[in-house]
Amino acid sequence: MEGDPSAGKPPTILDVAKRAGVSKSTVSNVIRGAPNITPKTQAKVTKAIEELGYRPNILARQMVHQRTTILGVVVGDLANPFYAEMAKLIERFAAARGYRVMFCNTQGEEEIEVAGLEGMIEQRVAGIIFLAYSGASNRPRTLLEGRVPSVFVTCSADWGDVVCADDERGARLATEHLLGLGHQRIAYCADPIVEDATDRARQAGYRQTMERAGLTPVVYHWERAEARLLREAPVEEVLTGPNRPTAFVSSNDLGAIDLLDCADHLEIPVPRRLSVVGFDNVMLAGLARINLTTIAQPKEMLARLSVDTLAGRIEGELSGDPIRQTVSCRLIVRGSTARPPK
Amino acid sequence: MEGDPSAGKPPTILDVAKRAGVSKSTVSNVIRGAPNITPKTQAKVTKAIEELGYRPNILARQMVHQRTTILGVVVGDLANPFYAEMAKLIERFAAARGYRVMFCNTQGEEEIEVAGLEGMIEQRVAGIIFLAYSGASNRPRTLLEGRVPSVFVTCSADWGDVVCADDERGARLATEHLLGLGHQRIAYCADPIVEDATDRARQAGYRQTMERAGLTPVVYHWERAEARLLREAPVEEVLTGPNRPTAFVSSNDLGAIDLLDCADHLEIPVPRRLSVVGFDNVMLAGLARINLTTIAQPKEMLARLSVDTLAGRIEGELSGDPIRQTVSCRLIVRGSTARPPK
DNA sequence: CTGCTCTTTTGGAACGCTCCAAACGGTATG
DNA sequence: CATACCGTTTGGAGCGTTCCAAAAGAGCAG
Repeated sequence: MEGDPSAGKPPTILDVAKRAGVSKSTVSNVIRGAPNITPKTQAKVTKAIEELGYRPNILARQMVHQRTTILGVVVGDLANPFYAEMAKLIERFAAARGYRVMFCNTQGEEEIEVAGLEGMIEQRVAGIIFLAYSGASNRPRTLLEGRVPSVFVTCSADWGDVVCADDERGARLATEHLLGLGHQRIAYCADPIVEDATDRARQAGYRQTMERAGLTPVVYHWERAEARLLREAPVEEVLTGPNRPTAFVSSNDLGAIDLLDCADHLEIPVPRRLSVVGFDNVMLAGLARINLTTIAQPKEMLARLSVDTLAGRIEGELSGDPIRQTVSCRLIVRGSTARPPK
Repeated sequence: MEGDPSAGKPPTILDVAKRAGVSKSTVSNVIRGAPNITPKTQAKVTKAIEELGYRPNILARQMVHQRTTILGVVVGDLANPFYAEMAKLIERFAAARGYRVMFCNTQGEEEIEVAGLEGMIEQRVAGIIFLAYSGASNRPRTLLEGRVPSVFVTCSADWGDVVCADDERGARLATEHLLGLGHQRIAYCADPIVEDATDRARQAGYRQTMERAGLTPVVYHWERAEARLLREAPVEEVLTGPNRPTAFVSSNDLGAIDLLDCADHLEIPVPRRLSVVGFDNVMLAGLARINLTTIAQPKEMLARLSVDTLAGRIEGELSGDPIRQTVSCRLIVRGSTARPPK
């Protein structure tokens, strides 16, 4: 038999139409909630859909629209708890609005970023959220601008909407906290894995504050390949040398925790001999054993705003020039900072 | 003009065909690497593709095949570093084989799991990797079996291929380590967020070992809603009561770290008064301040095997009955375990 | 009952690809 | 020189939707 619903293939819109005694267009109209449908027709169609267990074929719809309802998320390093927490929140908010989520973990490397973006474009994602953005070349921009709505959860972006914590101010708060405690030799330490726009904004906040205080900024970078190594000099030397910093502002908690670990291994007591401020307030920072002074960002709000903004662009509620939404971060003083040693 | 390549719309296979002076079928054959194509034709087509900057429309292809090249990944809790690390690895391996990855974070809740799976099926993912599997009902099974290839990174599965660490043996190693140190009152503590098949296997390993040693297993569960609370009794009571355990086997490192934190707050010295063994060997477990004795799983191998197995099923290289691949885990002794207090 | 307007329904043309059976063209064979 | 055969190319029929212009129907005034 032809129209047998249980005959292998899932029912199509035509099967529903036949069963309801209407045309496929009418079924389509009902599904999509088009206006001007008689309640009677509506009922007939709904009934047929129920009876057949019909589900619209999303792939066919995507083919017509040349667009999916998938959001691409570019993330720096999922092993960084901050990214992981954000990824989780974004996935949940997106799901609540009917979007699915596709990730690309860039490790801060531009090639991976570009390759990931190309894949996302090819898959016709509805929009992209940058949780990290290398900003290294303008490939991403030429690839996406005007084609795929993009939201940056990063202070600086070349184009697209921005939803971010005030990273610069955050770094200022961190630095001022240390200055207020009496530190002078305060260094900045950049993310172990991802150096991106966020990192740069925080670094700028640190630099400005130092310069305004008449002090010289000093910046270190973790060596990506080898853990526990700085690009500029061996970490041991940096932490124990004659002109060693008495305090560090780290670009994020993960780096700060690494720093604490190095100090522990070198038996440098924190905070008595060394103060450390992190950034992000990841769950672990609050543990008694870590007890890290840090700058907290409202993660849930960042996630919600970024999804809402992107959805707004996609659905056309939001149009016009890129908008910028900044949420403020705050200092959380814990036990990793104290007055400098005499 | 009609055939103008720079006129808005991206070129289709027809544009390429016209330019190369062949039929669209031939272009299709070249793209898909079909056999029996003259080098000359091949060259003409490739040239036209180059010149037009043509990229096949993946959505149209998906429409024909009724299948995407997206892998669904069901994850329990991205905030758990173990899941995050696995997610990251899987994303990388999948990308290397030309697959994209779509996540669903279940928090161990069956409704979210089922909803996520339905979304993935609707999106026609090519296959699904379960990093966590509730196993609560057989909805997932009826939804997926025989339709979508599935790989479980979990010892027990209702159907589909299995790639897992030997969780039961791991838990035995952990328990035996504590027994060997002289502990008798050893309790098990289940994951703060996700209770799933993995959790159950580990619990079983613990139970067996205890019973074989003539001891009574005791199992606690973290209260999901309220952090730092056990379902069975307030954590303070459990850790300080008269019959308190002298050691804990935790279903994973995240829970073990929570346990350490509770001990710290109650000023119970670890390992002198309390020993704790985790499971997973997440990055943080190795930090001097955490220094957690734990069971390590070869994460990279698990990730690689699961992607390879799934890809094998999808691409038809692998067929027949479900296969089971087990990798072994090993005990890493650090500073969170010692002989029990007298 | 006719003609007009407004609402509701409908058939058909996309969307861009894959797949298949049939057509084609060239070489070897009888 | 006709025939058979094999490797290569091709047109056309799908895949399951959406969207639009046009048809059909309903309601009302004249």
